[in-house]
Amino acid sequence: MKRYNPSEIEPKWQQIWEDQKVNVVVANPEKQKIYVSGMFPYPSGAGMHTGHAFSYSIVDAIARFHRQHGRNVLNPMGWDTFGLPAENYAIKTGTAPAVVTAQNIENFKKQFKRMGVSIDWSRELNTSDPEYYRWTQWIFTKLFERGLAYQKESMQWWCPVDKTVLANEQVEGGHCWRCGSEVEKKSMKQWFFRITNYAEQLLVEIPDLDWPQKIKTAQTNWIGKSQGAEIEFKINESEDIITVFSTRPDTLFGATFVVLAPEHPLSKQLATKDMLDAVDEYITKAVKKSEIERMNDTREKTGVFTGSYAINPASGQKVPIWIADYVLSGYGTGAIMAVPAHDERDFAFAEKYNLPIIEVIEKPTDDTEAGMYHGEGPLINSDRFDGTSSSDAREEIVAWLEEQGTGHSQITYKMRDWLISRQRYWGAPIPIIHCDEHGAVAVPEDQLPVVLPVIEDYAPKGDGLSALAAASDWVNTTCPTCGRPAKRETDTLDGYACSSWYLLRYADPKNAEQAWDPKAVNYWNPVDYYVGGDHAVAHLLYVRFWTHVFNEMGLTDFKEPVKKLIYHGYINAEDGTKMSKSKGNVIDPLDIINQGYGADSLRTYVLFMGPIELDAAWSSKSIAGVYRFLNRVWVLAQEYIESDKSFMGNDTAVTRIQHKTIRRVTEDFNRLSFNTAISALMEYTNELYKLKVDGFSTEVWGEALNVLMQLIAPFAPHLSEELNRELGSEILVQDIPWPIWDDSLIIDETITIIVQVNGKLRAKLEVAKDLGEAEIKALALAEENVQAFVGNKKPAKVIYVPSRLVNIVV
RNA sequence: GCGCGGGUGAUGGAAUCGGUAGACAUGAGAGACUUAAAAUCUCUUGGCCGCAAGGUCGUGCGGGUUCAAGUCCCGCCCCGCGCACCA
Repeated sequence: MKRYNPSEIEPKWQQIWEDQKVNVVVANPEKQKIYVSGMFPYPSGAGMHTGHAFSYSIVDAIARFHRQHGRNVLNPMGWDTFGLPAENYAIKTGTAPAVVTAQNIENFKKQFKRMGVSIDWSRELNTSDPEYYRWTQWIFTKLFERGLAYQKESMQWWCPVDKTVLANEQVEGGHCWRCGSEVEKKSMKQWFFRITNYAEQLLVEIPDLDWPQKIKTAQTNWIGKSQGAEIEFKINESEDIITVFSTRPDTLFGATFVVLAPEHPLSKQLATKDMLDAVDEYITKAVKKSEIERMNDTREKTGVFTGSYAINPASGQKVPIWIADYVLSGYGTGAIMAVPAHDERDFAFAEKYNLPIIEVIEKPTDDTEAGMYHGEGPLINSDRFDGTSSSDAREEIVAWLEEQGTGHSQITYKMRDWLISRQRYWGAPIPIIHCDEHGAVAVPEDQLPVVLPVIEDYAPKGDGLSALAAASDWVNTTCPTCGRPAKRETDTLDGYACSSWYLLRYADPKNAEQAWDPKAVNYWNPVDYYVGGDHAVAHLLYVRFWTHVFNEMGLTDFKEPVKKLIYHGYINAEDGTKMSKSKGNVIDPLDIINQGYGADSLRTYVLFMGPIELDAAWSSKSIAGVYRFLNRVWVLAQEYIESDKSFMGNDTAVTRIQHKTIRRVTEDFNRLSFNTAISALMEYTNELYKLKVDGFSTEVWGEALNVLMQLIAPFAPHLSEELNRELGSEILVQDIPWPIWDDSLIIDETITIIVQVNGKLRAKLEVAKDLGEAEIKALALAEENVQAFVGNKKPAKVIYVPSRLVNIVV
């Protein structure tokens, strides 16, 4: 008998698939399309890791499943190539990033092909290819035209090691997401995308997305919408006002002081003569104190009194104005009304500085805790609003303020604009030319792409400019508007810009006339299944943002780029900890394949480990078990092929388990429950092993095995293809329609009825499938073990669940 | 602190609609084959009592609803992830 040898059959079929271009697809409006993609990888020098193997096993299983259903399946691949590792390598070695990138891509591609993934390589794209980033730049100019890209001087996160600015999303707990070093704040002129204009529409679409709840929640929190009010406090003995933002205008009568952020424009000017020094000192210290400290602080409140007072517009009371760094300048108006009786932070501050505390909401009597109460209740000490419930008062007080012209309701979002400037070489140049007369001018479409020049030294000089600034030939150019000498922008685009539209480019990857043909994109997109385990907010929010803009521009007829998001877990090392080189516990998927397990075992194993959304620990024992399973499938087929197919056994049993399995695998697939689909295939195989001892009958067993090859193909395509051929099929598995089941063939002649007494299992009944209720109940009661519990008591009730169970209540 | 997940055998997990808890796999044990081992095949495998039939307990803890609860409700505990002085 031929032995199962993955290292022989897998490369063979990979070659055949490639030669026959079986995965190359063209748009065809007559055919139902399915677009499935993983989040494209950054091709690092280290090559493919288990995370890639996991992601693309999911992608490929889905792709093959739908192809077997006759659908037009787009499964593309590309490379997210801009980024710091290639640049840092270039700085160290002088090798151009493009050269290293090309090598890494080649390596990745080879590895992916060895996985047997069914990718349409004719659509391969690479974000650092000028033919690609030309259109990234074009999109930038379109956003610029629409006022959605703008430049602003601002304090920004700055990574002192990578010498670059970082977006909020790239700062993780005060550290750089790439190199882990502590970040600082630095004031620079930076480019932004005005994503905040889209806060509301990005938010309203979230509930309708077929995405995991945790991602939707993360995005909702990130956008951070709050309904509240802006309220004006007149500054005492002055015409000036301070506008504060509050989500609790109902507590206005309890506002006993006002707090400004240290960065607030009024902070300094409100300091009275005798407080000036103290205020100055506090502001300087607070601004210098890194935000990290402010975040990691023990939350000990600090602040300084300005010496000035404001008038509470509701109570008319004179309240002191303080400056404190617990108020953030970037949110709301950078100023708050402090209500210490009903806000924890204000309470702590008031306690520390002995500021007055006035309760304006009645605490429930069962709340015996001393101090601050932030719940709801009737108002007190609130003049005409006394007795009004706090929730009603929120609206009524704002309405009253509006009448007086001292306030209005206001919605605020936590989300900030997207910072896109990077002071690095290895990114798409921002297509802007700075002209003394015309300011920032977009590079016209016919002059795109602005190609990255090849330079000598890739290292940034630490002056806040990219290494491009030193390429004077490139920097010095002429203004597209007036033709006079002008300078190119030397910042490059955040890599997230490049990855915000690649899912559209896949639909029309070779288009040299436009970023994409809307016809192609409207056929293939949005993506039906998008698979990944990273970027809960950043990428997945930016992609949505750009697609909303494209929709507005008429470039797509949909707003949301991704229908179903599959967010899978991590594969950890065997000891349950994260894989890491330093711990030496890294599993290399290529090693697993080359050890002899093969790609099929690897792919089947990662999907069998557990539900895809869960983290899992690698188990070398378990993958051996999966290999054993595939081997059993192999042996079963070989034995049939070599047998004389005489038969003495139970054809009905074979057919029944076959149809049952088709149904289980299909239904499990539809809910993306791969681990149970694979276990159903294992049971099927185990069952056939038991049935084969009676011998093989040609027709029934041939079909049973063909079905097995069909069902196993999304997981173990090579094994499936090889055995399919050996079983006599002339065509490829993906061209054979997915088997369908017949419910009537699944039903057994007999069914098992569970018999309970008072809800406890006492007997099982094997009865004919069409036996009536009365007969079943009678049989149940007659059971010896049932009698032992019922005795001569009369059953109070007998519950019958058709074909399932009888419960006798005594 | 807030939000979102989750807690089931020795282990990964299954139980899709409230109806046999523990599928499948790993590990462990026994047997067959073998000079032997590996591989392969077969069987057993939640705890406790029992020769067995069977009983009894059992899905983080405490209550509840129901003929029936891993599943629904209330209150707690623990773990993971995300956000975190956002007024």
